[in-house]
Amino acid sequence: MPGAERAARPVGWGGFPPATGREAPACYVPHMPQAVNSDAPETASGRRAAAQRHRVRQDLAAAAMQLFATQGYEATTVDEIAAKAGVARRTFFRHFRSKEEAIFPDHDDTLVRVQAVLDSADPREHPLDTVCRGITEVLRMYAQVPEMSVERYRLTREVPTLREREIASVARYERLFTRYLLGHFDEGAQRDGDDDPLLAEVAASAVVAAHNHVLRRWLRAGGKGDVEQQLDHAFDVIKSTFGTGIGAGRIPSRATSPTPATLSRQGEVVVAVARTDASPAEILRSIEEALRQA
Amino acid sequence: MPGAERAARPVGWGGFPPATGREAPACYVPHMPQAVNSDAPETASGRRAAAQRHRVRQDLAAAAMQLFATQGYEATTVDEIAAKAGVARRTFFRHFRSKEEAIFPDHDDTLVRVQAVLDSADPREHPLDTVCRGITEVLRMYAQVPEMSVERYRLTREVPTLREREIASVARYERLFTRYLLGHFDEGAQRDGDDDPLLAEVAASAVVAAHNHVLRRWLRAGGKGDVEQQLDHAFDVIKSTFGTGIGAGRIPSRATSPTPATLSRQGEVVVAVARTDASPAEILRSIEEALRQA
DNA sequence: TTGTCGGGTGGCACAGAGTGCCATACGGTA
DNA sequence: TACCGTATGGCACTCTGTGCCACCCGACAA
Repeated sequence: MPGAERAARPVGWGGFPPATGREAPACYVPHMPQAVNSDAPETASGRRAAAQRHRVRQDLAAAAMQLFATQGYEATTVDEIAAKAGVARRTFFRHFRSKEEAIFPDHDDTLVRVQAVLDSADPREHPLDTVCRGITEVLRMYAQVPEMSVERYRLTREVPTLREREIASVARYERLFTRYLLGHFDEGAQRDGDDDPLLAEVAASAVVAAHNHVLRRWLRAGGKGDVEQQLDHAFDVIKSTFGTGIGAGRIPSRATSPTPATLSRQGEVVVAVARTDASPAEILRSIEEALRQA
Repeated sequence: MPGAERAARPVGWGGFPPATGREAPACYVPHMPQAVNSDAPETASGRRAAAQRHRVRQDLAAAAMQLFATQGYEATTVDEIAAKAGVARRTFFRHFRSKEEAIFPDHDDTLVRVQAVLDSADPREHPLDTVCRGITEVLRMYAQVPEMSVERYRLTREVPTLREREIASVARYERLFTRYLLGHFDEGAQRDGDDDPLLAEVAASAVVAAHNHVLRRWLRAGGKGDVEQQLDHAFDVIKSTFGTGIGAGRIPSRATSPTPATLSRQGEVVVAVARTDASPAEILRSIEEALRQA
């Protein structure tokens, strides 16, 4: 049984596997933000062991990054990475599932954080806005270490293996979002539910595509500027351009202004009245809102 | 002139590499549908050699598929595949870049066909419709061999490696579409060009997401029914739901009905009047249209 | 102090993917 | 018959990833 080493971890995040291609090694534990594993009483020794473990992982990731940047990805062997970090080759594979993963050490943690964002969302928030907050969490992961992100971007552009790996990672977020939207679209909508799964998938992919675009532009620019703001702007653009069907929540910029449009239905016609100081996007949004309630 | 570099194409589709993760072996040649490699005078012997080559490739793919289906992907070695196909292990890697690729033998050819669809598109066709025709080409690849597609789907669901590979393959189509849209959005639009790259990327991802959704639903249903029609319906849905900003070409179903809403701007307010027999989506669309012209 | 228990580590061995290299076979051509 | 280009077979080799076992070390109890 190949899972012998794996058998330990009783219930750790049974929901979605942290796997990104292979099974996780037994001792592999994504650095859970608040997920104290219940059976671990968080003793002083346990805490120190975790810190030590985290330190080794960081060292390995740093060594890998440095070697990849100087020698190139293919030309760097796991032995070299381990040697540079001062551990044995076998230890490397106890911290990372593969050589590729050493360059994306944060996706697993981020996936957990994004899931937490979705789980703890205010039920009154529009699901699409929740998802936007979720992908923003991903963006922050990159934005927190601009230099490393830029260097990693350079690598992913020239090493197909790494590019595919990152594409797969992002696809994991997208699946999270699709599932979330699928489970939150039914409430309070008279849409014909037959197309809801389609819309959920398309919407999730649109949000992720916006993130990808903003992120790549930021990375190409060398990691300068406020990405998060740029992402918000991208959300506004896609909402106002073809975001009338869904995404009526959180009005972006002029959130404090009163409802810019009202609606009345009389006989054969529907009449909508809107203030001209509101943007076309806002007018559309609130007309849609009114139509939805009608 | 975006078509300049594209018009050339004297040699083998220099635009995009057929690579899907590694470099292609020297002798690897995707089976170009009409791309006669100019220097190959298409002799009788050459034709027979190509046919022979294609035959070996088919045999290998069939053997791989069968072994994967019975033994599982991980448990099957390349040696076994080669043995079953009656060739040497080394020959396998002359036909496929990797073990995974043996299960997706058609993506490279399809990528070429999709590119051909884009290149030969009527310039008067809306770019989004062109892209929709492009992704339809991909769908056809699956639809032409339903049983195999269904079986492959089963495998990709349970083998993470294969799932990631397929995700990466689809991402290649998406990049094609993004580039195409980016090069065809400027013409005849008064959109602020700053957001065009964003919209191109989001639109491409939406089209691909629709394809993915329809395809998976069809696969889950066992490969029964007219997928292509379902895909067209999905296009209609996303166009009518939030497809007002772009994709104004070929209006889907009720294209013949008169404008369902009119708009007048008077002093401080905008008044929109719409027929109640029109769907909310249609009302929104035409209001937006009117707002855009105002 | 001693025993022992558990988690992290080092080192070894092994299977398998993917590649370089060279010899060989086959078909077409001079 | 000799030559040539191409596909193949086979060998050797590197590297990734995993199973297995011995070892170390801090914690805890007798």
